[in-house]
Amino acid sequence: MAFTLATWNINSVRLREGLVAKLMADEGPDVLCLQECKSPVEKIPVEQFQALGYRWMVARGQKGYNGVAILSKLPLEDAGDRDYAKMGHARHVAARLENGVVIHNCYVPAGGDIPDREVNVKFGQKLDFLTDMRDAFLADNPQKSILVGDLNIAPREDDVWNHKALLKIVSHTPIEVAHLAEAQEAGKWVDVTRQDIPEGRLYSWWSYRSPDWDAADKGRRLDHIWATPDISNAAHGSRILRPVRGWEQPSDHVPVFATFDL
Amino acid sequence: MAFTLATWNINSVRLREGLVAKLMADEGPDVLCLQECKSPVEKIPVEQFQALGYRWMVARGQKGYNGVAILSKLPLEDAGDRDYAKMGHARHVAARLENGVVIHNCYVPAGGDIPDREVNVKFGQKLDFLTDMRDAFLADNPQKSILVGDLNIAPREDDVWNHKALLKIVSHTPIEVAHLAEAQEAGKWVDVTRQDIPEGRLYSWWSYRSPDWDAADKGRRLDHIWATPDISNAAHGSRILRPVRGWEQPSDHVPVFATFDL
DNA sequence: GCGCGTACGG
DNA sequence: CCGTACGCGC
Repeated sequence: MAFTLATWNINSVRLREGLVAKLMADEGPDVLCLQECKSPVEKIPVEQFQALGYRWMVARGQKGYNGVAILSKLPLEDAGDRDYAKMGHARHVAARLENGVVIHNCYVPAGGDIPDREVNVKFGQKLDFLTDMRDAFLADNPQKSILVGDLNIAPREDDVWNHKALLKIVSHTPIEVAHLAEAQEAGKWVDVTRQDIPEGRLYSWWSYRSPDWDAADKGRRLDHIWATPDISNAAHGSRILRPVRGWEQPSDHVPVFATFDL
Repeated sequence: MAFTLATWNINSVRLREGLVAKLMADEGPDVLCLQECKSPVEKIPVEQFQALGYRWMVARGQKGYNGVAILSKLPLEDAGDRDYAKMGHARHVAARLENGVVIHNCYVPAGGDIPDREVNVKFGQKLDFLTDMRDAFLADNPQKSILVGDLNIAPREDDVWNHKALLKIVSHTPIEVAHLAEAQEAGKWVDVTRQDIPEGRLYSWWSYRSPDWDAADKGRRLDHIWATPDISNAAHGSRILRPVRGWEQPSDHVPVFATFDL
């Protein structure tokens, strides 16, 4: 049994219902994980998604901020959520497929502008979120699991348009990268995208503030697909759908895909 | 020399730049008077209008509220503005054509919900605005003049969808109608639209709150074209462009047209 | 209902 | 730059 999975920070699922539907129609991933839905669960426009075959949804939401949803053509079971860093935000939800695979959908805090927890509370919360993730994975020892989402960190030099320039910019500072690595190691997570595409620059996000995003290409790879070692060999076909950034009224993130043969 | 003139409450000239351009392209009035531009003058998107032949503009603006503009294919000279009721709002501007005709473009305050100046300051300001207009016309004795705009009053029984029901609704109360009549009489203004179309219901506005505006048809004639008696005989061809209310993302008002043979 | 402003988060 | 929320004006 093979299934294709995608993760996409949609930046308002209600405003971009049409774009979600277009991705479903054009690409048809079996499972689509969304972040930044910015909607209470009951106001997510599920009808059109169901009509396109996405009959299952597991989601957590709040008014105006955050919010994560897993939409699926395959049967899903709610596998709970975690309030990493105890902020009371809707930033994580998990679901289990019938084959037992657990999918974690995460939206790591952006962390504000200044990479210093002494002067910027948000940066501290981001690091704490990652530390709590690490501790959960150490306690859990996750198996047959996939973790996706907007992790708001570009870990590698070739995950950003300019490594040196971004070393002091939140999302690419060494302390964030180290915290992310600790969480990754704690769960023995394999970076599926980089397993498939080990070389070369990869971006999944381009700021709205850069007017000519395509030519300037000041991107970062903030959106990730990870898998535990027991299933990481089954992963292949990783893709980042750059053209989606050029759709009408786009999200600043594009979808990241992987396929699992299980 | 004949010219066609239109008045339209556009409810944000920047958001509806495309609709203004469409009206210019489709109907091509020589002079187009806009109200509720909701823009400082320097931020009105004149470029597209100029490309369509509207090389002259006389306008008054403010940030976010009110704002009036006269766009013209014919040469215009700024003829000043008046701060009726001394609110400091951009609700009036005048311009002079080369033939000497003066065009007054007015946006009378809406007046709030409760038609009682004791409990509702806005209603008092609306009445004061009309009184100040009256006094100015008494002092001026306007000649060869046209007055257009969103006067926010539907004076006649057949200017509203339900006369009896609206007698207590701001825009159709007897005291407003009397104040408007006093201003009209003071300048000896002729209601050009009703000179041309003396019978039958005429509406230029349908509330956004009425979902099926076309079927329900709960309209009011709030937008007017008046002329002084020395040129009112030259007026003809009055039209109210109801279909404009059905355009994409429309204003709640539609354009009112008249032609003057001078 | 649908514009605007301001604020806040990204 | 682009979303949200809230308040205001119409």
